[in-house]
Amino acid sequence: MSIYDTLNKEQREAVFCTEGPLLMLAGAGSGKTRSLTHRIAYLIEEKGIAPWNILAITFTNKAAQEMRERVDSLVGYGSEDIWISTFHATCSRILRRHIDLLGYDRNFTIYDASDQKSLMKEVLKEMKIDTKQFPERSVMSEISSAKNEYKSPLDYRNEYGSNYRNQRIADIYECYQKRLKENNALDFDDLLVKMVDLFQANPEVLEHYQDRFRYIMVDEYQDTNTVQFLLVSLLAKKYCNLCVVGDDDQSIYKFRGANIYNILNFEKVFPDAQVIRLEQNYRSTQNILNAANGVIANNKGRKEKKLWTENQKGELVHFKQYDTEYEEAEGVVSTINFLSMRGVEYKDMAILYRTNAQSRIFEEKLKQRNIPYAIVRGISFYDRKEIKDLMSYLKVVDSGMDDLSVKRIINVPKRGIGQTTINRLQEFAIMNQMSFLDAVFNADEIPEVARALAKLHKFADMIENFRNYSMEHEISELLEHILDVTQYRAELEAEGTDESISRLEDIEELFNDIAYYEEEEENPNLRDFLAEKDMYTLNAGIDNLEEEDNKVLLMTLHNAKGLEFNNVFLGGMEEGVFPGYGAMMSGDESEIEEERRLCYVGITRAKERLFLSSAKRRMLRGQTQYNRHSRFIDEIPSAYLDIKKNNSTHQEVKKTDRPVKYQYGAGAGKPYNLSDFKIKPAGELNYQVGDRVKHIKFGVGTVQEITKGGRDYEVSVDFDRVGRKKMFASFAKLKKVTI
DNA sequence: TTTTCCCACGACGGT
DNA sequence: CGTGGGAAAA
Repeated sequence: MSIYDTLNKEQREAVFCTEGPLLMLAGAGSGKTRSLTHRIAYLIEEKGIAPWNILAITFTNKAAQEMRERVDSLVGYGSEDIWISTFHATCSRILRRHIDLLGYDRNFTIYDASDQKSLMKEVLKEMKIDTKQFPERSVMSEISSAKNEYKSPLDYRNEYGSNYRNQRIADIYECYQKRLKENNALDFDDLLVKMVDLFQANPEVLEHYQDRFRYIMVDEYQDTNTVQFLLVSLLAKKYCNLCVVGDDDQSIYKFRGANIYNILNFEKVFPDAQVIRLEQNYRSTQNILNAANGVIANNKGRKEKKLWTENQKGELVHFKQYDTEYEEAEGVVSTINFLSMRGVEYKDMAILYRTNAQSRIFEEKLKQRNIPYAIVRGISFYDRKEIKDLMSYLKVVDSGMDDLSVKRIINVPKRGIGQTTINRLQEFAIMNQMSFLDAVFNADEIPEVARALAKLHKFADMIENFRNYSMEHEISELLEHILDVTQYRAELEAEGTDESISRLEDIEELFNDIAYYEEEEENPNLRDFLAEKDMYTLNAGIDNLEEEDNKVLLMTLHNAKGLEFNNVFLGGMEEGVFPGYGAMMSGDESEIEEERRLCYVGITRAKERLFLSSAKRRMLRGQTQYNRHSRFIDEIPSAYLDIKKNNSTHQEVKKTDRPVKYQYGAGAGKPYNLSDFKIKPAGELNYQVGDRVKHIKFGVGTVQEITKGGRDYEVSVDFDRVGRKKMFASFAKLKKVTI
C-alpha cells in the first residue's frame, strides 16, 4: 500500500502527470494541497527528481508554511531543499543575489504600504502636484496596476498618455521609481517587476534558474496577475514542467490586479496542456456545500463545475439577524461558549468577516467572556510603530541609503528636529545628489539649518557612535545600546499607559526574535538579519500562532482563503458591508461577482457548522446605518437554511419547520422581517437612451442602453472618463444633465 | 520652529 | 471611529 492509494482517481492522475503543462481545476475542499504535496513527494521518491529542482509557489506565507509542513511529513530526506514560498518571497530571495545587475545594491529595502505612501507624498510635494486633483491613494493604485501589468513609466506614457491626467501620472510614476532607486528600495510590486526585468536583461541568469527549477507548481493560479504570469512563463519556458492549480470561483484578488484569464486561457497559452478537474469535496457537509453552490451559481461566465460530496447532510446553515452589531457579537460569542461547553475546542471555531474593522467588537466580547482568541493579522508585528522605529534605527546603522528610515528616526524620540529642518536637508540632498543622511552629516555647509546645527550634530554623532558600537557587539547588544542612548525605552516606561506597556512588550518580542536569529545562524550579522526580517514585511498572518494553541481565530475572509474550520461564524451579512458599499455603488456587476466569490470562499471554509449573522443597525463611518441583510443570504436555497428568530413578536417571512438544534444568542430587540428591506424598484427613470447623465463616481456619460431586468432597470452608460459601465438604476442614482 | 490640538475627511481586501 | 493635515499655542 503506497501513500498514493489514499488519493482518488483524479488526484492520482494529477500526481502522476509530472511532465509538461498541467492545469488542475480544483474546487473548494477538493484536496488540492493534498494532491500538490503528494505530487512533490512522487517527483522526488518515484521519479528521482532532486528536491532543489522543484519550486512550489503559493500566494500567502500561511499557505507556504502549511505546504512545507505537509511535504516534510511526506518526504523524508532533503525536503528542506525544495523551494516552497510565495511569489514575493521567491523574488526577494533571488533579487538579493542578483539585483546589482540592475544597478541596485544587494541590501535593498522593501517598502511596505505605509512606506510607499510616505514616499509618494514626498514625490507629489516635490513635483508640486495638487493632491486634491491627484490623491496619493488613487495615484498609487494606478501605478500599482501599471506594475501589475508589467508596464514601465514609459510604457504607461505611450499607452495612456493621450490625456493630461495620465501624462501627469506617468510623470509621477517616473519620479516615484527614481526615488525608490535612490533609496535603494523596492515596493511590493517592484519585487515581481524587477525580477522579470532581471531575467529579460540577463538570459544567463534566467537560464540558471530555469535549470534549477525544472518542476514548477503554482497554487491559487486564479489570483495571479500579469507579471506573475510572465515570471512563471519565463521560468518554465525551457522545460515546460509547469503545474498550475486553481479555481476560478475563488478568484478574490481582482482589486490587486489578478488576471482571471491566466487560468481561463491556460490551455490556449499551453496548447498541449493536460486538464484535470477535482470535483469531489472532502471538507464540508452536504448542506454547506449546497448553500455555497446556490450562491456561486448566481455568477455568470464561470467554468461550470459540479462539486459533490459523500459527506453527511449535517446541520442546516444557520442565519440570524440581530438588532445591532453588539448583539451580533454577543450572540456569536455566546454560541461559541455554548459549543465549547458541548465539547467543541476553541481552535475548531473561527470568526470571519469582510473588513478588519469588524474584528474589534468580537474581540471585546471574547475578552469579556475570557475566551482565548487570536486575530490573524490585526497589525502584523513588523508594521507596529515601535518595531518600525527600532528596525529603522538598525537599518540606518547598517546603511544610510534609505532616506525614509533616516527621516523616521531623526526626531524619534523627539529631539527638536522639526519638519522645516527636514525639508531643508532634503532640498540640499537633492541639489547635491546625495542621500538624506549625507546631508545630515554635511549640515555645516547648509546655512538654512544653522539653527538646528547643534541638534543635527548630536544626531550624526549618535549614529556614528552606533555604527562603531555595532562593529564589536552583537545585534541584541546594539539594540539595547540604542534603546539606552535614545531613551526610547525610558520614555515608554515613563508613560505607563496600557498602550505603552504593550509597546514595551513588543520590544521584548523583538529581542526574542533577535536572540532566536543569533542562535540559529552560523554567522549572525546585522545586514543578513535585516534582509531576513524584510521578508517578514511580506509575512502576513499567523507566524507566531502555535498549532497547539487552543484559540478561536478571527480573520478577514481574504485571510481565510485556503483554511478550513469545523465551525465558521460569518458576521456582517449585510448589504453595504458584504457586499461592500463600494462594490454596490460602482454599478459594476463584476464587482458584485467578486464579492460573491468571496462569500463562496467564506461558506466553503466550514466543515461542520456554518453560522451566518447580520445586524439591522450598525455604526459605520461614524454613523448608524440601517442595512438590509445581504443578498447572498437570499441566494442560499431555503432548503439548506435555518433562519433563527430574534425574540420575535412579529411574523416570520421565511418559515422553517425544521428542528432548531442550536439556539444561539439571547439577542433582545425588535423582530425582523426579511421582506422589509427589499430594494425599491427604480420606477420611472427620468432619462432615456441618448441622454447625458451624471454618476457620483464616474462623472458624466451618455446612456447607451436600458434593459428591464427583474425588479430593476439595467443601464449601460458610456462615461467620458472611465468608459462603458453597466449598472442597476436603483443603485447608480444617475442624474440627467442638461447640456 | 516645534508641538499640540482640533477639525475634516474618508472608509474593503493584502503581498 | 481613526487618521492626517493644518492652524494655534508654546
